Amino acid sequence: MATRKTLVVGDSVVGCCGTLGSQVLSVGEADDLAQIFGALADPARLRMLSMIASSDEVCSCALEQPLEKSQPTISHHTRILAAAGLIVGERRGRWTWWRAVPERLEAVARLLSD
Amino acid sequence: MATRKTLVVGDSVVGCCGTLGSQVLSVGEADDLAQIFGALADPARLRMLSMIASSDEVCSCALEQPLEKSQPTISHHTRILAAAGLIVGERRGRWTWWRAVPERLEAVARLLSD
DNA sequence: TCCTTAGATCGATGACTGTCAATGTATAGT
DNA sequence: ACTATACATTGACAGTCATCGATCTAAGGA
Repeated sequence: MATRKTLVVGDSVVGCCGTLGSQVLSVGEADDLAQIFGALADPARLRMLSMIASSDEVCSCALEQPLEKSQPTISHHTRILAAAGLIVGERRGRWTWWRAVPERLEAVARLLSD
Repeated sequence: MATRKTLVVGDSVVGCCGTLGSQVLSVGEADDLAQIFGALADPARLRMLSMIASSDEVCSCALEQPLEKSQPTISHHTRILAAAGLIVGERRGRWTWWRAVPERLEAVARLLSD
C-alpha cells in the first residue's frame, strides 16, 4: 500500500491518496478531491487565489475592482476557496484579510506528481 | 519576471504561469487553467484518470463497469480528459486504449507549488 | 454482404453554478 | 444612539454540466 497523507477538506478528514496513479481512488476520496479541483475550476477564483498568493494578505475590498465582480460575487468565491482549504480569512475590525495556504496547494501538487 | 513554461490546452498554446503566487494570472491564462481544473473537478473523471494512470493502458470498455456509468457517459468523460491533455487515446482495431500523460499532471503540479 | 461490437454523437432532462440586486449583520466613528 | 462601511446571506435567473436512451459510424468476423 502506498504512502498516505492526511488532507482536510472543509470539516471532514480525508485519508488521501499516495498519487493518482499509485492506486485507484475510492468514491469518497474522489468526491473530496473533486471539491478541491472544483474550487480551482473557475477563472475568477484562480485569479483571486493568484492575487492572494502573490501578496501576504489581501483584503476582500481589494479584490472587487481588479476582478470586476460585485461584492456578493467576491464573497461567494472567497467562501468556496476557503471551504476547499485553499485560503483562510481573518476578520480584523471591519475588514476580512485573506491569506493563501501554501501547504494545501502543495498537498494537491504532490497528489498529481509524486 | 518569473520563469514561464509552455502548456498546451486543447488546440491553443498558452504561455503559462511561473506559479500561482509568483504573479497575478491574466484573464486568458485563468480561462485556460480553469479548463484543466474543470476536467479534474468531477469524481467520475478523477477515478477514471486514477484507473488509467495506475495501469499502462486501459480500454474504454474496462471503465464502464467499475465506474458504474453508461457507455455514452464514459465517452463524454474521456473526451473531456483528453481535451485537457491529461490522457491520450489510441484506436487499435475496435478498441480505444487510453494512457495518462504524466508530464501534463506534473506541469499542473509545478504550477501549484514551485 | 450481413451481422456484431466498440465507441462517438445527438437530444432531452434534471442538477448545479456564476452572477447580481436586495437585505441582513456586525464594526467603527461621531 | 445614529450613521456609514465592510461583508455575509438570500433569492432569483440564466447558463452550464452530468447523465442516459437512441442513433450513427467504423471495424472485424462469418
